[in-house]
Amino acid sequence: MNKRLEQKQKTREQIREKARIVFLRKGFLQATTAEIAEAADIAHGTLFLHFSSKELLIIEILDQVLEKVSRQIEIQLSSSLDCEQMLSSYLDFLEQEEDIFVILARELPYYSDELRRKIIFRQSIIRGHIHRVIQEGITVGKLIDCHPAMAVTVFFSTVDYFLKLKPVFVEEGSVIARFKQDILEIFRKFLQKDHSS
Amino acid sequence: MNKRLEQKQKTREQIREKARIVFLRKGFLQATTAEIAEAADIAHGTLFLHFSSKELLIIEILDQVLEKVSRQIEIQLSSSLDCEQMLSSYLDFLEQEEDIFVILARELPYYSDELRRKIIFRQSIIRGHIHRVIQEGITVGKLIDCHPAMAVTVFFSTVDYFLKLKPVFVEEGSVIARFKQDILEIFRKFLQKDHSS
DNA sequence: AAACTCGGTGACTGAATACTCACTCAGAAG
DNA sequence: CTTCTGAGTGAGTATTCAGTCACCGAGTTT
Repeated sequence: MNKRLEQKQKTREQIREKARIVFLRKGFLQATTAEIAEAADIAHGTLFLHFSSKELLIIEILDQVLEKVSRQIEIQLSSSLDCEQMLSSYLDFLEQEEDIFVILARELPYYSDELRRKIIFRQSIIRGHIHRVIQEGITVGKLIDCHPAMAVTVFFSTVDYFLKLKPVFVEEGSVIARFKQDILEIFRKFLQKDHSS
Repeated sequence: MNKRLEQKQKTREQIREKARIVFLRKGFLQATTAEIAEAADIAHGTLFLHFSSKELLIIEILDQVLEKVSRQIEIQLSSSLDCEQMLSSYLDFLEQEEDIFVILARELPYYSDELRRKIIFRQSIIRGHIHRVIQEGITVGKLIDCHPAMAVTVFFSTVDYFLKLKPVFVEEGSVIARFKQDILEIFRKFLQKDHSS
């Protein structure tokens, strides 16, 4: 009975799977629909039967990827207790998924409003965790009395900069791994109250 | 006498002038050679008699713009004595030339190696000034004992982030003007040794 | 088994866009 | 005045895309 429907869903899933791979390798803007269709072993036109535009395909895949990434990162961050440990966890996670974050750092300004909003919304959840821990640090007097939101922005900006210009900083391998200790050290010095050491 | 040569130079200058305007309005990557030709009131093909590729035209215009910008900023910075004053001057200057810096913040990862190197080289001169002042501040004990190069990177990253995502932060007007005080405040708190106030 | 349905096909379209080239004609040269 | 030169022209080429459509044929219904 459902041979047709089954095949249809299988095709759609195949597109999703291959699109994810192609998008993560070439970036959402650079990847072409023809390339994705070829990878999924379907005709170019078939792709548009399942996703009426490239934009919608990007939204679906990006949502899926962000969802997974956010969930994992939430788990890591919620088990971190102090600020430095949390920043360290966050950087570990970025390193693990560096390819996608490099793409986002570069392409974000060129996405449609909808896409940008989705990404920034996801990020704001992560920011919330770090914000909270900084606020606590300030309250108990361990961290300097600064505006936590701004401190978080500065941290994210720095990471973003290394991701965006990755090829300038490293020839190969992870740029986050390379600069993790430097980033952690400067923020430790920036944020911690005690400079007596 | 040389009416022909004169006209040729005039045309070349016209291309340069209009290209600068179009590039600064649409960005170097978005602007098209056809559009520039139309603005300069010449045939599309004529542009390629004067500049053998779009890349070369970009390099010439960008060099010209960066040259001017760097010179002005050098003047401003060399008259600044302390760190905060220098950062403030730098932000003032960015605000004044914000359009071009927004373009560079977004497009930098997509430029050819040559273009990127030119831009980063110019920036490194500016970084040098700030680096020097931070180093001095540390030596005399006014600033915390951090790695100055990393501090400079964090500062530039932050500014770059606001520029890159300008439309997220402000609907219209200057994003630097809007966040100048916040940026200066956080870096004051980050860098200054005395947190007693 | 005939008629119908609909997922899939891939050649095609049209819009951009960088770049080329055969040709023109104003102005220089003799 | 005649011939030559070369800056300028703009139609044309080549390429790259996202997106469309007339058609096919396997599977479903009658």
